[in-house]
Amino acid sequence: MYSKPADYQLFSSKIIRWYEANPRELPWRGISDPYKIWLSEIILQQTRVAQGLPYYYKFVNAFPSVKDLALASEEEVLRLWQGLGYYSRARNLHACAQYIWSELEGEFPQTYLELLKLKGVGSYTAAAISSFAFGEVRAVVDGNVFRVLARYFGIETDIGSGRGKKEFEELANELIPKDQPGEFNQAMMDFGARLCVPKNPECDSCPLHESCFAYSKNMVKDLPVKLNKVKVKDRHIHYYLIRCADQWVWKKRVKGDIWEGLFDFPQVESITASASVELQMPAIAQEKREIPKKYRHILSHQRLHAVFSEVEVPKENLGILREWAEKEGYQLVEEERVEYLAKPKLIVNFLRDQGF
DNA sequence: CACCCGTGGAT
DNA sequence: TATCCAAGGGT
Repeated sequence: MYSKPADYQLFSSKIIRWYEANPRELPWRGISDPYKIWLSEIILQQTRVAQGLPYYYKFVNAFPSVKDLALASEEEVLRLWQGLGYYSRARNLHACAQYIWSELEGEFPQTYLELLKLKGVGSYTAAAISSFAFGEVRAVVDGNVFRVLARYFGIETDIGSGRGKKEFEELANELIPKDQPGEFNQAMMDFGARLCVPKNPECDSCPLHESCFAYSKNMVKDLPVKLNKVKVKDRHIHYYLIRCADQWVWKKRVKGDIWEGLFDFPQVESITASASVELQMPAIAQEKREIPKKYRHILSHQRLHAVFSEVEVPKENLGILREWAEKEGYQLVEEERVEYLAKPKLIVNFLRDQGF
């Protein structure tokens, strides 16, 4: 189905030539600090460059070294990560920094196999760091590489399957030139991100189109093959913004659900939008009003439908409120500290709408 | 292997 | 509006 290995070198040199003629200036390129390269790679997981770039600057600024990151608190790291999504990346990042600082004497792991042991570092990220920072010959396989290889070599294996991942990794590791592995990896991703894009790729101006399987067979729009689609679940959440004097009731989200480690409000959930469930709390509220605006928030596997109610508790009931909050696992937070909590985008949007 | 984890931009 | 998917990884 695909070309003979004799063509491999031609493919690789053409890709690299294209890259050298079309370089993108990015702050994590042309450096060899494994810490900064690691940081950029974690930020860029499932994230576009344009979205991750400001976060990279924020993090490098706040934590210039692995030591700075290790000595920070998880709350601080999550707050800086706020809005970027996939928050386990931030928690793992922080845990790794502490591990490297305290267990490895601050020395960053230097090989693919050692890097793989880090939390949040899988085959892609280990290959990226080891090739960019240490010149190891290890091919990255991300969404771009899947697409470029599937099209050029005519591979129809499902890229979401284990077999597919193995097949593409083996091919990429055949293709990668031993004398410039980092260049090749950057080139493959840039090529996929800028020319061989998912929809309407620029095949006419592509320097490889003459030998591209998909182009010659008119199969560009059919490759790569990705089978299983994600099922999206609907959730209906009724949030309660409970305030008493300058204290707000917040809930730190726990393991086993979305947004672990982030803060939102006490809530009740129902199967349907119409089912009305009330939050159980002591009868100390002075006033409760439902905010008219309905929120829809889309996650990768869930569609959240949220409504908010504001509950005002008179100052004299602060003691009862505090006792109840502690019993329920909620936290009272002063209004001035609210902005420093790490919050999901839905909550940030809500607060913005409310003028906070 | 199936499913889970955010957010935003493009089509 | 619905769908895709982006420098993926964990369980």
